[in-house]
Amino acid sequence: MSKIKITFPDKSVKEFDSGVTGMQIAESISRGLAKNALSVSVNGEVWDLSRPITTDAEIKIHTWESDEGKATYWHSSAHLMAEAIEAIFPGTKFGIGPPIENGFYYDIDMGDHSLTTDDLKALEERMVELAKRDVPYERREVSWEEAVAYFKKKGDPYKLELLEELKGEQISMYHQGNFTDLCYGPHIPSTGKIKHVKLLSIAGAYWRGSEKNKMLQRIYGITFPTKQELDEYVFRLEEAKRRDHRKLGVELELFMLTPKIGGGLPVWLPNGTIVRRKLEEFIKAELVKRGYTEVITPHIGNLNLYRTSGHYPYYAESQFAPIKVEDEEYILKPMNCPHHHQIYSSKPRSYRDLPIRLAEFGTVYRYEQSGELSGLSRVRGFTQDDAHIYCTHDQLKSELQNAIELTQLVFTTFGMPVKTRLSFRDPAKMEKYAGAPEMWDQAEREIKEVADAMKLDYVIGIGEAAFYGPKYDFIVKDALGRQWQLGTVQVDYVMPERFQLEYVGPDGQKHRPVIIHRAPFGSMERFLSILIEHYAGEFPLWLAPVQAVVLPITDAQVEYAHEVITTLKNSGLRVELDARNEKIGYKIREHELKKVPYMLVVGEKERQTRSVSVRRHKKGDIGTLSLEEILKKLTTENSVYFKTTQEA
RNA sequence: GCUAGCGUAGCUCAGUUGGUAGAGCAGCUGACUUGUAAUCAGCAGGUCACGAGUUCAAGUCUCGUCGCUAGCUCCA
Repeated sequence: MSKIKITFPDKSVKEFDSGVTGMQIAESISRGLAKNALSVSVNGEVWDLSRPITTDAEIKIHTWESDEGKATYWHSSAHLMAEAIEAIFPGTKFGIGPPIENGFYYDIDMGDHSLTTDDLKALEERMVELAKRDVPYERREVSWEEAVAYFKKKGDPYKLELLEELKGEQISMYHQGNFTDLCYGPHIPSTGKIKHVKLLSIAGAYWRGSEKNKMLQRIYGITFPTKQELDEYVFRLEEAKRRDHRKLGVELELFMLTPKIGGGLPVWLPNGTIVRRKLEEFIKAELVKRGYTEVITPHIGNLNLYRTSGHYPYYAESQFAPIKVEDEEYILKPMNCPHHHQIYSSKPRSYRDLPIRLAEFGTVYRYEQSGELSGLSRVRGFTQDDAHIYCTHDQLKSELQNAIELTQLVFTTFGMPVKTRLSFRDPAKMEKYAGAPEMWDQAEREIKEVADAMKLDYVIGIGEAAFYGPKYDFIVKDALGRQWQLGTVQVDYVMPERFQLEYVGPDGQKHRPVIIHRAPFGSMERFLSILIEHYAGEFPLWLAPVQAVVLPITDAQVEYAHEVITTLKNSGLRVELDARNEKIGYKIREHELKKVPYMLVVGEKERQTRSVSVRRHKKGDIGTLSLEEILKKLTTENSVYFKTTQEA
């Protein structure tokens, strides 16, 4: 028997007989590992533990602790759920059932039956029963014809459709208990490893992701090896709901949404307006440092502007309908770009003027599909912290770098975990994009060179580009784990052409500038939605709508309380008085719930010694400070941008 | 836009097999002048999302509309 060399993650090498399986290797290391092993990476590909390895290979054994292990576990759970569905609802047609970041789903077609939460309960119970049989997941490689024959006989049209695209390829089928599926794998050794099951929700999902296709029912679920992990997961879900910005927005009176004004048209309440203005101040100070100039443009514009840019009529369905007046048509601006381009082209520009950086907190309106609206995350009227940088080609890279650095500053200031993406075009769908392919090659190459020179850690998103150019996007998760694009930096060679933008170069000739579109926050609304959830409503002092509230014990201290407030307000602090005729405990409870950072209790002692008893939100009583001391403490804390207030 | 679920007081919720609305908190009034997370009492508050239908009778059943939520699709 021939020998093969197996290389482990620590680079150690061990010889095994050819045909050794991942499970046998795990057993050779320890019984514990063999017991916990779920799958194995063989030269970077994740395999079943039972699959023979016949060549030299680098391997890594995956347990529940690794992402690959969890993915395998959840993939197998999806198959187990499918088996339960087939047992309870015979005749169900199956689509696809992959693992996802947290759990798995399966898309199914049940004809006329709509699943209910009671069905989910029954399925959960059946899954647990089926898991207890502890039957193996078995891989079988079959011919294409054999697979087609199987699903024809079973009557699974979706599987047959998938098979159409796999013609001529090696087909693998997986089988456990009474269920067989078309599947690349891999799977865990046996069903017994699946102990705790929670089926989370039922949703509709278009077959193969196209709205032209039939909508199937999708069941989302998650499974765990221990009860404790399931409980922790359920607890985290509840935590997430507590942080939801839509809930906190109401509780803290930050913003409101009402169908009476219109879906997706948020209204900023006094508290929320303070937070938003503070963010604006923060970024405006940075813009001044970085050589931007601020402009203001109207909320509507002549439709012809958007014909020039190419947004109309191609994006007509995502714009509010034009407003007709006399012989002209106007639309609510869906972006600020064309307005800024008019400023650029309002007079001749020299290369000596460039770069020109025009910034505006520009409010735009887009007719998003009704089903897409969500709190502040996806709205129909929102304000971008927009700017357009008009520069020469020579200046492009350094300007890109500056814009990316500014955006990075935003996320580090707030300590937000962020992922970045280079968003490129989809070469298979060039009809979606403006500009020649060579131009795209150049723009994508240039933005990538900048990202690489800055040693940025990014993924590449094919098909995620704007229609006029590639982007570098900053993506953040909300409390419920959904991803949202916030900051963006975009290269644009198309609009300068379309708007005939030019500058006179040192050679006396006219040249086209390049445009960088960039928005560090992205939009104020979406950024605030994430920020509220990031802080769970407990803003750092510089952002808190009310920074401190003064609480007199009795009416006898109200006059002194006013004195304290005047002193603090004169230093620009946002302080309020709570002189209501209530016990101190009642007031404290209320302001704790409102997440006010500081409570300053003034009783007779404090009045006589001209001091305040200081209570910090979530920390409790932190002692007595003189009026001078508390003023210094608060102004100092107010003057720094905290990376995070995530304190114990 | 699509699929499913939900819609009772400002908020959180209760409302049995259909018998024409209830609690806590918030609000208002009064008493109490209070020392670090809820003082007591009283009052007021609802076209049960909206519109049809079934029924002697609908918050409860049926249909439609609107809105919200989740997911899908979309996202310049």
